[in-house]
Amino acid sequence: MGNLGVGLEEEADGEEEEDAARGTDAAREMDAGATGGELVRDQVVSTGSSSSRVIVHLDLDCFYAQVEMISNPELKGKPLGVQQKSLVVTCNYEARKLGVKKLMNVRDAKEKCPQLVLVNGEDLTRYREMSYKVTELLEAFSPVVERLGFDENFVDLSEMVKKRLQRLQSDEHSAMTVSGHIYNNQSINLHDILHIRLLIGSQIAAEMREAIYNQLGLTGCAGVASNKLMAKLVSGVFKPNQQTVLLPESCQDLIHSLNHIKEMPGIGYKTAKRLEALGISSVHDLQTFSSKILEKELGISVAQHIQKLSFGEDNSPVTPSGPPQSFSEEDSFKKCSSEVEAKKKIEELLVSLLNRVRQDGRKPHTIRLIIRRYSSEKHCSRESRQCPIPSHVIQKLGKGNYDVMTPIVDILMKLFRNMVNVKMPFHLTLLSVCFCNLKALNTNKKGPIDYYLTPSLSITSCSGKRSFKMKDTHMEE
DNA sequence: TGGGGTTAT
DNA sequence: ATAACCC
Repeated sequence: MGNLGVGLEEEADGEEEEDAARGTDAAREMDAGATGGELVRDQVVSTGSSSSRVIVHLDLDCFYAQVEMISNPELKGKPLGVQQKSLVVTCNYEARKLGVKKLMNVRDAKEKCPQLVLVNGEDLTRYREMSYKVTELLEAFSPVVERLGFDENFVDLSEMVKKRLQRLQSDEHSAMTVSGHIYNNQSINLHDILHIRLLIGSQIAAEMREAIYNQLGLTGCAGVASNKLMAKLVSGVFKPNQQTVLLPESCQDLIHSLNHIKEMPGIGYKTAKRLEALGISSVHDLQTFSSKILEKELGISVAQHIQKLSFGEDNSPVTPSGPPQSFSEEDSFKKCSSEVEAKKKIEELLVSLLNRVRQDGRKPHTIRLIIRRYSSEKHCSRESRQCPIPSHVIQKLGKGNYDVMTPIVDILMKLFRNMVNVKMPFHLTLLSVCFCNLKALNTNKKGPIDYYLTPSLSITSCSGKRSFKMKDTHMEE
């Protein structure tokens, strides 16, 4: 927390040419590297014999605040908070130094820091766009990029490291150096191939951060380790705008540096509560707890998964995220208690969503309405109803000429009345609309199958299929 | 407590 | 359709 931003900003001045060259080098290398692995069902299967991976986790610094400072450079140097409703959802480091925390109430934040400048961050458009620019930049290094939220990405560097290693003579290993910090200040063993591979990973991570800064103006942290869990944990060790590599010998130290199991990614609020009820609060508690009893309490799947996590074991692959699987827009409010009011809010959400769907180009085949009902204190649970989008409506989605709003609003209001008895008093605090089940437009290149999937011919075949597998609620009149 | 996202059941 | 997880 007390760390000052060092590194990228200072390096950027003197090394611009060299960095640009590095960036293109990396991109070219990756193009060649694409033949080194086979793409099988959305999962890249490494052709290497080694099962040891090199993973990087990249985490942008206070992302929304950075985007706002790029949009309005006058905000730079001032304590800045990004506000959604009554919350400061994130803030820059100037504000953090003055005591503002993430997800702090606006009142508390202003009290702590009266000079705090607030900008509204309820419209995520610019954040989302910048977020995908970062992911795309990383994909130019290696196609295996997994997004986590808008501000984090994992990249599997194993293939890239392998290629760089092949170019090195073994006597050149002795000239290898790390980029950034080494967790625990652990000594490097240049005769240890795992160390060498992770060092190369740290150099690639530095190139990635440099490219993100030079091309997009964003700073962030990186962590390099042999799996996603440890890469994520180690990326946060030196905090703004720095990077850290974890060598295998320090893995247990890092995992035990967590003060509570809730800090373990993958152990959320619910599981942490249940574990606490079993007297498990530290990583060590979880490591040494009876597997049998844990399986009985949490189910075999969760139990085995989190107990592996407690040892720092995580064999989950870096799964390429690709384009989003859903688009949604939501709005929360104090009170919505009439159907007319709900319809207006739904229409607002829909306008933005239709723009996004049009830009994306793919067609959603399912629509969902989500509500949150007012409840005094309980854990705010949501309810949803979804249905297929009629094919004649799907057709209209791309072109702005036709009124596609009306039929979709009609569908959404039917879903609404299916959930909410409008003849009885109600009190909602959130409405959300989601488009999902996105399908690519048919390029119709060739092949007999394409014939059946052609949009103009899909009415009969689709409705036929649907009557068999209709999991969505039927919305007939 | 916001405005998003994902996967598993 | 919900519940869990992530940010």
